[in-house]
Amino acid sequence: MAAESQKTAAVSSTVEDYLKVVLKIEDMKQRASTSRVARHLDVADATVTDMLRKLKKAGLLEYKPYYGAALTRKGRQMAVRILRRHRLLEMFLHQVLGYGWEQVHQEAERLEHAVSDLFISRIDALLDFPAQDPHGEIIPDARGFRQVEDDLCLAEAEPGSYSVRKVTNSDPEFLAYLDKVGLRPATRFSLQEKSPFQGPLKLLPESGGEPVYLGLEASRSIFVLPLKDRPRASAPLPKGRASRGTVGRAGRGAGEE
Amino acid sequence: MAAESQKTAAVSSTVEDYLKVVLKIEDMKQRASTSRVARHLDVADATVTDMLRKLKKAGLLEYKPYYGAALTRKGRQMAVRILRRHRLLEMFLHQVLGYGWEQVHQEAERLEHAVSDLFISRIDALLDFPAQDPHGEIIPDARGFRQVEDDLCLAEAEPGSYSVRKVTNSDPEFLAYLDKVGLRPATRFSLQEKSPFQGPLKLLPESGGEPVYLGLEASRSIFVLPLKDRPRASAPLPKGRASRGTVGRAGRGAGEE
DNA sequence: CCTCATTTTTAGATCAGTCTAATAATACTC
DNA sequence: GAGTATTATTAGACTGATCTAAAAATGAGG
Repeated sequence: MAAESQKTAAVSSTVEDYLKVVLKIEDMKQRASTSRVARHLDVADATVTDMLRKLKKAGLLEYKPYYGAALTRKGRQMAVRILRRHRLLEMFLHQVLGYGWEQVHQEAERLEHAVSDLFISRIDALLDFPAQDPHGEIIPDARGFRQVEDDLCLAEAEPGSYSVRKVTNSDPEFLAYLDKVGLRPATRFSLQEKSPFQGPLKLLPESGGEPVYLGLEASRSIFVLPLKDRPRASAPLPKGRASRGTVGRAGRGAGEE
Repeated sequence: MAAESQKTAAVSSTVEDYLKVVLKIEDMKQRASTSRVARHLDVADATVTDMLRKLKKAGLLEYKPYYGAALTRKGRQMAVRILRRHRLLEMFLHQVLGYGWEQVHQEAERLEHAVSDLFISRIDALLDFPAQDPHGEIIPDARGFRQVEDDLCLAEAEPGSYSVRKVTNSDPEFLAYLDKVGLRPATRFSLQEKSPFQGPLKLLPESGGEPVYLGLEASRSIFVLPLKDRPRASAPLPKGRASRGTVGRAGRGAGEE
């Protein structure tokens, strides 16, 4: 049961959010400066300064004034725990409650602070221990291990064959758009050409249909896997079960509220 | 301020808790006095005084100093909404995630403030619109209607045959005990005798086995349904909508949001 | 190496929710 | 109906998270 928690002293959901953001920034290989953290959280810089000092005192991160913050082992552990919760919850909402992938983020954002470890381990089992969330993001395991991935960003990719690995943007509008044009994790497509001078990319989904023109900026949040140009191989799906399948019921049909 | 729009302005989870408690007290036909509310919430009386004034100003309840509070229509509506969420969540945790009935309360207590309306309507559908929660409490419908029940408290019952209707006590220890001795919603038993002077009650579960001796105090949180002494009839279960005709549920078809 | 724009920190306030201690209103008993 | 016990309110303070405005540090260009 509670093999999950290593008795990490409970923190407020605000603190959890700060840790999550610092982790995210570090994962992007950037310096977690006061202003960067502030932008991610949409709070004033001064607020972040205070909070970073407080988190430093709590031993969750290191903090050098006028420089920035870096998670300690303990802080990282807590941040990864939230990340795991978030992604498991997203998968749960998608698979069990039939949420669209553009809807899961917002709800998980609130639930990640409210559910118990028991809840998490139950949905983990119910979903059969999924490896990825609906956006293709890897779900850290219960011990906090995270698989490494060699991220190839579409924005940096050369023309060729690819499949979508993950989409790192939670804007519902954007995701709904990608969905509409048929770009989802595991979708195979070929990158036809990249227009110069920040121009759009031309993609051709393998399933046929219209070519998709994608702005360079948008392509920055799409990560891909080069295909070994062996046309009919199997692409990596978000773990075993089918991508949009539903475990329980509650389809997407009926109106909601 | 503008005539009450159907969209109940979002309130903090603290406010939700106060409303819930006032509703609970009113349901017990008691006066929602400052100290009573304070005891239920485990906060200081002074804190409640402040809050009641604030809630009065928000139009959620009426408040007479030195007397107590009473929900307004708007306040009751919000309180019932939380109650519905709470009980649906309990049912969900029990049925879908396999929580024991002694575990559901605590988790639902946190989730009720965090989940969206979409989440609620999805689990409602997933559970096939349950009428009662794992403790036998009636789940208000989406419009806020609550079935009335003629509560017969075991503490007031005469010897005879009964089935358990609901248990209004969320203490995990207590519930685990009831579970152990086989007293759950829908359990049929006969009340053999009541010892005088606040003495214990002697119950005999119909399924056979040892008689159960229950303290008078404990019996106050158990509500029962007298059986018409037709031994092999079917008892009302806390699942499905069987129990006593809910006012059918609003359309699954058209938009809920 | 000096100046100026940018970034960060400090200072001082606010808001929600809570507390304790002191005071005031009500209710109960004789 | 007076005095006491109970209950409720006021007063003042604290904590966590936030803000704005002002001051200070950093670093880039000349």
